[in-house]
Amino acid sequence: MAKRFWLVKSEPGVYSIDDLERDGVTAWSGVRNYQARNFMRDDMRVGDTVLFYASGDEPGITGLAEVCKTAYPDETAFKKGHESFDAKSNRENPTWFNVDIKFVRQLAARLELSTLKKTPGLERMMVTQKGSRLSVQPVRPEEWEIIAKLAK
DNA sequence: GCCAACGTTGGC
DNA sequence: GCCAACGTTGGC
Repeated sequence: MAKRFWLVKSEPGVYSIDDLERDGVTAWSGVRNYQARNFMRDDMRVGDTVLFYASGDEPGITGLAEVCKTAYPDETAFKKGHESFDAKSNRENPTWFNVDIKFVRQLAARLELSTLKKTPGLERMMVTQKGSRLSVQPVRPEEWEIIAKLAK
């Protein structure tokens, strides 16, 4: 399988690229959307590149990460009282999965959503579509090529 | 603060 | 199985 490219969203107040740099590796847990789960569980492989996207007041790509562990059951779903707890998931037949990602680098400057929207070739990116809420998204290789140039 | 988009829930 | 109501996301 050829290397793939992904985009994951996070609100900086919840988990930022600074947090990822500090942690080095983090479990991308707490995703409670089936489509996003399926991408993590079925398609993300070790070594895939991850664009780290910040939603909120200043939306844009803030850094790069890499998948460093393929999907395994999301522990936060089993923790009563945890905000991501899901009574419907259990260890025998888990509903939710997450991968681990590791910090690669921050971008020198945040690659703003407004820039992405204006850049030829990125019109089809999910993140540039109005109303796109998916928190784990595939990125096409040709889109990655464009973004890699912008992210120098 | 507003609102469009979208996913989920629940009544039928 | 349908679909209206509701809650959440997230850009503006």
